[in-house]
Amino acid sequence: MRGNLFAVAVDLVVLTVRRDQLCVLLVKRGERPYESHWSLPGGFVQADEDLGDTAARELAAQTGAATQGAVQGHLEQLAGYAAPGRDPRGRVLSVGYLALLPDLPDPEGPASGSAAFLPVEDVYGLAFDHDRILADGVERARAKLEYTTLAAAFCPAEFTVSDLRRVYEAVWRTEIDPRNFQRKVTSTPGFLIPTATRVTGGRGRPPQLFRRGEATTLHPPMLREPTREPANGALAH
Amino acid sequence: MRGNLFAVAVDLVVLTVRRDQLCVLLVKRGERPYESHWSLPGGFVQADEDLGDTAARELAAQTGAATQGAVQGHLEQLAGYAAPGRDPRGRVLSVGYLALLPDLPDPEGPASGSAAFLPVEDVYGLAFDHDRILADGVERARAKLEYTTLAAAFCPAEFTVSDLRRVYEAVWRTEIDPRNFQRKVTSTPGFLIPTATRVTGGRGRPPQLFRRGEATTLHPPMLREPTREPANGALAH
DNA sequence: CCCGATAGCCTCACGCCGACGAGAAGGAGT
DNA sequence: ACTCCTTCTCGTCGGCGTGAGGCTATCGGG
Repeated sequence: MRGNLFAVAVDLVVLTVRRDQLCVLLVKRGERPYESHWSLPGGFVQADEDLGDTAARELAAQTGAATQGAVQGHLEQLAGYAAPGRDPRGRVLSVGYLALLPDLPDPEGPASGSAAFLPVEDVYGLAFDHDRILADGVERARAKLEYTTLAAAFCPAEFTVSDLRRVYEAVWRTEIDPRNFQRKVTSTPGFLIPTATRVTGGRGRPPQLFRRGEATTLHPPMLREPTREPANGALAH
Repeated sequence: MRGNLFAVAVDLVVLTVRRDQLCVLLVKRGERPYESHWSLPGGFVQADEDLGDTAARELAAQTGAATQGAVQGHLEQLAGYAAPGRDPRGRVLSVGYLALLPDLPDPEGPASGSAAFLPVEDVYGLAFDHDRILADGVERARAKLEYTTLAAAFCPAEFTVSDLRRVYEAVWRTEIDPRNFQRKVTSTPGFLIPTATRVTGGRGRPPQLFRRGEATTLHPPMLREPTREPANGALAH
């Protein structure tokens, strides 16, 4: 069996919507290289671990066991990154994972001040090639909101149509007409399940509360404006 | 730097449309394990190689340099596969790549009888977890035809609308109304560029020849019927 | 010379969506 | 109590895209 040997790590793009802003979980590195730089949380794949196991383990370690048993949340693989020189310590292949979580009630996890959710707008200069991994994760999330019901993964167990709309607006950085949005999501079978309760105490008419339905895909999709996004791969570039 | 060390390989899902059938390039393994089993072509990542470099190198080696300089064709990363025990020789992480090629004029490449394009329908029992990688590649290709102009990657430099329609029908295994399809693809700006020439010699009215345009995305997308496809990832499965 | 086959253009109906009006149902201020 | 503001929810209208299908153009073949 020829070929060089790699250390294999999993790096997480943990996204949430906090105060109407799309935020990503970052950790401040305490060791070299890139000491005291922000980076994506991650870790190495252990023996007898599959990539998804490592991602779930790291996610639980970073966000606390609170989100572990919850039905909400989403975790999927992004891509592999193995450019020579991406890690000065040697040959390291990182597999990016995308996690979508509802905003955690307790602001920070067990690791005290070294981890934070920061708005993705303000994030630049991450360690290694994490800027690229983050960009890929954000783009994946934006694209998936178009044709899946994954936006609900950003919401708590029960939420309103406005909560869901603000998720779309935060992730896409657009404004959506509340009336047309309500018609779309409530008329899609299996997207939202109404609950008996209503919200009280806020301004305006009390909204209906919903839970997530069984549907995973949106047919027809909810299309955002066609943005200039280049193809991600091509021969003879 | 903790963590186990992996050998890292790239496995190719090379798809083409031959005789109105979606076909995948397979090679017959000449060594253990899985000796004389069909498998996806692939190889290990060498020193100073990025994953895409390895994929392009293996693709050129398997299909011949004929397709190398051509503008047609498409190559993109699928996902990483690293389940413990997926390779009996030890810890191997495979990165799947998806390649879309026009049907090669010369049936087979340099490696004589050990490689063949087989209809994806008939393919079962590949070596390692290549059945899974192939399924992921086919599903990716099917999904991408919906919202990109990638179907043209299956066609030669100049092709007719019917050629393009037969690509969709072969990949999706559906029938498409030729008139509505023609309206859709010819009215999408930048999808097809008409050439001066026409085809002669066939039955019926001679069709217009087109080249690929600059457009990469299809807005709005061309939707196939909503098939029951489960979500590919979720917490607390 | 007619016929079948393919290419290409056109019309019609329906459904989805953007834009927008209007009523329902709460809280806050006077 | 009344008004005003806010938000939720339902309805209306028009445009656009698409499925269904008619019609003509232009080839090869019997």
